[in-house]
Amino acid sequence: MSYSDFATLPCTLSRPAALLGERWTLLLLRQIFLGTRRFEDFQATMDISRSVLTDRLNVLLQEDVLKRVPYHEDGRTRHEYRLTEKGRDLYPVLMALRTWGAKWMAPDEEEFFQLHHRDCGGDVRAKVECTECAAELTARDVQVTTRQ
Amino acid sequence: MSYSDFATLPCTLSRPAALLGERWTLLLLRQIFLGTRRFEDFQATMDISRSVLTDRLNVLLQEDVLKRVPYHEDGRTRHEYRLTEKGRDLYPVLMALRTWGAKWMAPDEEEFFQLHHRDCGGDVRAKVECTECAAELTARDVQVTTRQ
DNA sequence: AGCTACAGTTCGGATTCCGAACTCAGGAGG
DNA sequence: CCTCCTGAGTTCGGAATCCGAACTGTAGCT
Repeated sequence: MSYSDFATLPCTLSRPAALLGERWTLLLLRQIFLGTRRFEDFQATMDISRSVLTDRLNVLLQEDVLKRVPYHEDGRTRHEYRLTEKGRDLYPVLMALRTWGAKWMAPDEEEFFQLHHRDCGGDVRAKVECTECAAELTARDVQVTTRQ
Repeated sequence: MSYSDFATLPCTLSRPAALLGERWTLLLLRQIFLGTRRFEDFQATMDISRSVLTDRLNVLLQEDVLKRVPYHEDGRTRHEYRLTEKGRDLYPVLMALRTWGAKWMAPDEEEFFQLHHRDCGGDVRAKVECTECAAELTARDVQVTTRQ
C-alpha cells in the first residue's frame, strides 16, 4: 500500500487526509479562503514553484474542490480558480486548524488576519458535536469501531 | 518565503497548515487516533519508508504533539508514541476531515471504521460556530479582516 | 509590428523519498 | 558466555519530486 492508495481506501478519513496531506495543498486552500484566485497571485504570495502550483491546482480541479471561472479585465478574458460547493465545505477543516493553532501555536506578534461572525461580531471556532444529543465531544467521548 | 516559513508566520492558520501539510503527517495522525502507537506498527500498517517515518515522528515529538512513553512487554522496556494534550486537541481537525469525506468522498463499500458518542450512540460531526451567539457558521457568515 | 501581462510548460540541478540492508540494545535459551 | 531474536531505528544508492529560471503562447494595447 503506497501513499496514493490511502486516497481510495474505503475510509472517509483517509481519503481527505491523503488529498489534503500533499505538500502545499493546505496552504493553497488557506490562500484561497483568504481570497486569492489567480495563478500569478498564488505564485507571488506563496512563493511556490510554478510547476508544483500547476499540479496542485489541477488535482483540486479534478477532485471538484476548485473550478476555473472566466473573468474579464481590460477587455480580456482570463480564468481564475474558485471554490466549488465541495470546496467551500472545507471551511470547517481550515477553521479546525486555526482553532488549534490559536490555542497551541499562537504567535507573539499581531495576527495576520482576524475572523468575526458578520451578524454579531463574535469569534469563530471549530468543534465536534454529537448529532443526537448535541453535546460537544472530545476524542475520549467517542467510541471507535474498526471493521472486522 | 519558502514552505517552512509558513510554519513561523504570525498566522494561527498557516502554522498548523504547514506542520500537518507535510506528506504522511495527516495519515500518521489518523493511524494514531485509531490506536497505533509503535514504530513497527506504523511501518507495517501504513507502508511508509522507515526513514520518513522516523522524521515525521521526530517532528511531531518536537512540536509536542506526541510523546515517547516507556512500556513493558516480555519483561523488556521499549517506547511507544502517544498523543499529548496538544495532540489530542487535534481531534476536531481529523473529525472535520472525516465529516467532509463522509459528505463528498464517501466510498461505495463498507466504512473502514465507525464512530459513536459513548453516552448516547449518536453520530459525530465537526462544525464551526460563533462563540458569542452559538450560531453554526459557513464561510459566508464570516468576515475576514487582513492586517494592514 | 512591437510590447506587456497572464498562465502556464520545460528542463537541469537540488532535495526528498523509497526499499533494502545494516546497526544496536536487551532479553531468552543453551 | 555465546548466539538468536525482536523492536527501533540508521545508512545508503537509486527513483521520484521539487525548485528556479528560462521559455512559450495568447491576447490586447500603442
